[in-house]
Amino acid sequence: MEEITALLKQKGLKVTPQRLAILNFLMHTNEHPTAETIYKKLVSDFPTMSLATVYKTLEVLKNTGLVQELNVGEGSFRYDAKTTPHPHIVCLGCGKVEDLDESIFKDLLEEVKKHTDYKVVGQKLYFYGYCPACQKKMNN
Amino acid sequence: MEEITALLKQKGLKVTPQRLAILNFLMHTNEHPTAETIYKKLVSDFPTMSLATVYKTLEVLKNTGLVQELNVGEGSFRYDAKTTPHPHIVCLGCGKVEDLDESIFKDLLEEVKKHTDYKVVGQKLYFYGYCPACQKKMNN
DNA sequence: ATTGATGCAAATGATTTGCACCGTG
DNA sequence: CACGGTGCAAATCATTTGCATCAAT
Repeated sequence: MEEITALLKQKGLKVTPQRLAILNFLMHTNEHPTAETIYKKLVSDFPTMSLATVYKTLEVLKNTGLVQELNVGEGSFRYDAKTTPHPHIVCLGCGKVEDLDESIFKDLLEEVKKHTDYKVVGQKLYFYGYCPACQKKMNN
Repeated sequence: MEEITALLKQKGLKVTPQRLAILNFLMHTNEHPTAETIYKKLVSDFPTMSLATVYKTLEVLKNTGLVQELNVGEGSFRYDAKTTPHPHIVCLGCGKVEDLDESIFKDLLEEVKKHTDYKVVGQKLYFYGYCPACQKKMNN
């Protein structure tokens, strides 16, 4: 938990139990949770925590670059503590969201820069498909 | 307007003035409008049209594959009558959304398929940057 | 002691839904 | 004529905000 405390201080943020819990949770999961999901996971340990705090905290963490916000096309946002830009893949069967390796798209970025007169500063790459488990289910 | 009528019939949809207007508008714009924007553009010509109808119509058009839904990370969806999968680029200055040529990413798709055990069936690629006009504004 | 963070409840905003009426096929 | 489409208003759901209280620096 010390590294997380350090991260927050480094960004000039006050260190509170809620922030520690939220950032810690995000850094140790790969499920790309929504605010709601994070809240549900943490209320048991922090019974007074409110959903509003989760949203406010995520806003702050996003603005300081400690987490990134994903929008996979659902009604709500998901959050990811892996902040280097990397593509995601969404399972259309079970809805889970996984990471793809960043190396996959580094060439693409060059290509895009060559073909546009925009000054490109970011990107979001989402792929959709069926994970191995869901493929298996469909074949039965 | 006949081609649009034909498109709707071909999908087994009833042809109504509202549907014609919405699909026609989407097919002749490149601004990737939201439901709200579409509504505002059309109320003057169709004073009785309701926003709910726009949403319901977009739902139907999406399900029949006549339009695609974009989620650029704003609070709302945008719609695009160009239904072949292609990347989009969003201007962070003025918020406009433009198309990038599909050819840019065909290699990427192969790459992704090679590196994942998902059965890939779709993708959404968004780039973010500043359009030439906004770059100029920033330099002044 | 200050200043920013929390938590509740109320507000907002996009989208959806129920239902009576209307127009297309 | 039947059935799906429309339009209104009310409902829903994610997210945001106001504000009084509380805790970290």
